[in-house]
Amino acid sequence: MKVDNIKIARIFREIADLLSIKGENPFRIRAYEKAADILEHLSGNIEELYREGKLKQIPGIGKGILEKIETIIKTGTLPLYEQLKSNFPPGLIEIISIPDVGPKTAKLLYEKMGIKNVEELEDAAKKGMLRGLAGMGERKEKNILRGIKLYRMRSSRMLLGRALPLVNAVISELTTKASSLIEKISPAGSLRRGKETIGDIDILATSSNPDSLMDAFSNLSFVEEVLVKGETKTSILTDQGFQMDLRVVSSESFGAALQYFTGSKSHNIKLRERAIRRGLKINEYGVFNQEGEKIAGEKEEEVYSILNLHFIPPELREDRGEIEAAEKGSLPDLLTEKDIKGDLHIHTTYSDGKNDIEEMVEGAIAKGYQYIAITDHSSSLKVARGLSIESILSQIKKIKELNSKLNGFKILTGAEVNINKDGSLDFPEEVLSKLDVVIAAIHTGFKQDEKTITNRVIKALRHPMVNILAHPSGRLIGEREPYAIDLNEVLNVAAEEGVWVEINSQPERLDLTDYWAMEAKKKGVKIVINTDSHNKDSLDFIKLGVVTARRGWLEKEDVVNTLSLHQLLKLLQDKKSKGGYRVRKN
DNA sequence: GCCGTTTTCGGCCCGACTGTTTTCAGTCG
Repeated sequence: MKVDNIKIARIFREIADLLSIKGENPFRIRAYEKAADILEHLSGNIEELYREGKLKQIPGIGKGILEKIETIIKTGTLPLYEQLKSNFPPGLIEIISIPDVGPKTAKLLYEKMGIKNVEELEDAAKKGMLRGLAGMGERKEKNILRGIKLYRMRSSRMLLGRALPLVNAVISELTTKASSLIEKISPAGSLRRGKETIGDIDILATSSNPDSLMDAFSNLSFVEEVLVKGETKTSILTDQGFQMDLRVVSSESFGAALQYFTGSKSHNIKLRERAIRRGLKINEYGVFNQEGEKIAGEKEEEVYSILNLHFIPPELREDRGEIEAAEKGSLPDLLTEKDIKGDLHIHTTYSDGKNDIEEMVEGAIAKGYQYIAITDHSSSLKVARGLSIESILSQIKKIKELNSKLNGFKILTGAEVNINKDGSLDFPEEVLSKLDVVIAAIHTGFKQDEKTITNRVIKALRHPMVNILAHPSGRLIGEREPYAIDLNEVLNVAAEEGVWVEINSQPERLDLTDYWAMEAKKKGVKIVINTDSHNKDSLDFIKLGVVTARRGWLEKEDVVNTLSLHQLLKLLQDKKSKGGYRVRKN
């Protein structure tokens, strides 16, 4: 039986919650939370890593956690977990996820009033039955009711692609209405690290008049409710139900604060531990020596250099080995959006796109690209108005005409060919052979079992004319789970066959994920970052794909659409001649 | 529960805000 990494992570997280309600040693709790974090982000299968003895090499997994993982793998459960669950009702875990209600309160409510779940808590708070408890008053009751309301309406995490324009709009409104109060302003938090989804939006500003700036922020047009307001921190709830925090420090602390509020938490903890070993202290105001003198803080770079570390780009700050790499000087030279020379996955009005070829070309030229590939859907995909063979042949002709009028820019012909349920491709070879770029992708049969889907995709990868595998997991963040596919196997075959694997830049896809992009790189698979645009504006989604690639530690050399048109055409030609040979051989 | 450039024991990141306090505990990020 295959034990799921996520399942074990969940057990550890529940253990952490239950131990916190029990009032256990906070550091023991942190150890379980840390273990859960590690397992959630582990790209290999936990059982294999355990058998190979690789788990105990991971910092944060010691003797105790390793034994517990072993027990779960062997028995499917864990005595400590079962015992904790028998001590506390399951609803308490839900109660501590209410804002302003933590483990101490949950324990108090349970032991003094027998409150076991959110509904009972709401009832008791409404009836004013909590104010008699130690440390509880009317305000606290009100806050708990507000917390329950927030907890219920709390939207799931926001897509990065939605958070970015939102934060830009906020910063723009704030700088317009309070320009004299702001010196510097920057997004921070997981948004700045480029995570695929964002919980709360964090903004950092410097000001010589923080009070007035906080007032201005609290009165912005989209503010529904002010949750917290102080000298350095104000939290508001937007009318869309998202939380936004503004932090304000003085300009000589801007760098330290930006580092501090960008996180991640575990990255920062590790950095501060390193500072302690060197007799230093880091907080959001600066870096301080043993005498308490501030020795750095205006610039973010200083915080790293003073710890003898190379500067770590925000996208890497997840405590996945970046601090060790920064120490050794072996950080990757991450690719940037400027390195992208073209987009190889684009739809037009021929299938389900909203703009025609000419308009997409305009958009691409405006972005400074050298090339795009037009890759409309193949014939069987009727929901996306897939092209008949006649239409694609006429599209190829049309593209040839357009190319003859273009100077210094090339439109590549192509198709996003559906991988049929049996792994065959949805266009015949005589059509595929006429195309510059063939993308293979799954759009149907999502419910097949892992072996079937994996073999189906592998069969397509083995096809000599396939250049790119698009959106390999098929996930839609928050809407659809990835289909059952063994990406390890798929990437192995992609490496063998020289098929490029896509990072699809659509906000709800970002597929491959950062972790799988990193795995692909390790296996020697080349990545292509595409937008899968169905309209001109979507070409800008490329930045989301680039951020995802950066989070996967990718460099320019790892990504094929950083190549010049000339270099790219040569690679495509190489594959074609190899493929042609193999076709003849069969 | 983890871990070691003073350590295998005794530490473990750091500070803001709130409410109920009259000096602090709880929660959060």
